[in-house]
Amino acid sequence: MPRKKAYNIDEVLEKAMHTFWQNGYERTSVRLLEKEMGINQFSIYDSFGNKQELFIEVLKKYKNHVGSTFLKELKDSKGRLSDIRKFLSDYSRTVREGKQANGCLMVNTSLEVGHKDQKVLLQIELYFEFIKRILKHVLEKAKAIGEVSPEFDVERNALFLLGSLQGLSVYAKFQKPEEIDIFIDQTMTTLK
Amino acid sequence: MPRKKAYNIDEVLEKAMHTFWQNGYERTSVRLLEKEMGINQFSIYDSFGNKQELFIEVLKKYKNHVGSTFLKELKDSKGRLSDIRKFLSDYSRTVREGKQANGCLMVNTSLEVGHKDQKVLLQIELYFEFIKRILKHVLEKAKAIGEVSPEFDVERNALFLLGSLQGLSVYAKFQKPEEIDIFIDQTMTTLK
DNA sequence: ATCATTACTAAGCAATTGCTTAGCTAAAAG
DNA sequence: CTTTTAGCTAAGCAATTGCTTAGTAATGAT
Repeated sequence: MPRKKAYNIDEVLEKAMHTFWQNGYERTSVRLLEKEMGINQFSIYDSFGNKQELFIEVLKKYKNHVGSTFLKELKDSKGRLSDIRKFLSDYSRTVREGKQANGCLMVNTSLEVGHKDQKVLLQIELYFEFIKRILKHVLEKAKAIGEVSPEFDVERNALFLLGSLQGLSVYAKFQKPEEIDIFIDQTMTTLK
Repeated sequence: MPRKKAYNIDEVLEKAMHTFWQNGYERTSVRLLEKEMGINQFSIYDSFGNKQELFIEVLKKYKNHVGSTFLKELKDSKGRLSDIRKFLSDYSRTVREGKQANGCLMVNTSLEVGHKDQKVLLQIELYFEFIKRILKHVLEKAKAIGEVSPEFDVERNALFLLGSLQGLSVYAKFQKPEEIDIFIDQTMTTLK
């Protein structure tokens, strides 16, 4: 009976993700989304409700995106210190050299929108919790294979790495590559 | 000859600072500034040029503000590790409990506006450079009084602390107080 | 082929954005 | 007291915001 959509929901959502990533929530107008997603405003509202709801979907997609790329690589690693270092290094490179070199969408959003929108806040918390869980998982592995001492406190160090990651999301946008390496080196010295 | 201003430039600038701090650059409309600063739009444009130039002045004021409160306390300290810990602790408390509990204006701005505005970018870089200089100054002191080893690398550790501070600006907005303490503890273990 | 259902186009809505301007008011120099 | 200078008020500018709606086009079951 119905007419079929001329666009793929997931494809336009990905384009929306890059647009929000590039410009932030407030600076991304529906006109710009229309242009970047390649569909009419009506279609945006028809498929996603409104700008805020579209953004929530974008945040979910971003979590999947990060979770299926270098977070997955970290999770599937042996749990060596070099694996963790590589993760930090890859992450910082994305922050400064990503397709739009505009940091981490979640960290950006956490400061721009943050506590002003409960639905956005929930996605941010879910994301950080997700990362923390994977960090714990890898640190458990590291402990099991003897990369760190038997007294190593996984919970504390996972929290610390989460904070370091958030630091990198800001730091890597403004510091030189060699300074980023120093920060990562210094962070790694805490793991033993 | 002239009529004198009915407001104090520095006072309204401080009110503007809190307004931008609370809401971010984009979400702060000139109407809101008018209301919060307590003066007419004309006066804003007359005294500051435009919204962007006002914001630049606000960023300068913020730097002075931070520089004359706990950054000053840090700089004037003996350079003990406990002084540095106190600084990190005070800073994180401001981030989560400040008059508006909205993090660090500079870090917020660095992610919201960042590289999109050269004049803003300059202020951000000056601010981070300013903090790094004070961190180095204090770490030199710490080394001189034997709080850290003679081999201690001041430059590297100042860079690391700067990154940790930026991490705290995000981390402290979403984590519980006891988790913030863990992050600070862990950060402090790198200094020796 | 018809018809019900959904998708798309494009125009347009009120509200808000940053900024300006015309007219009035206050203060100090002459 | 007059005049000059600058500050203030309030209305209004075009442009942009998020969102809606009326009309048209395409699809597939009947």
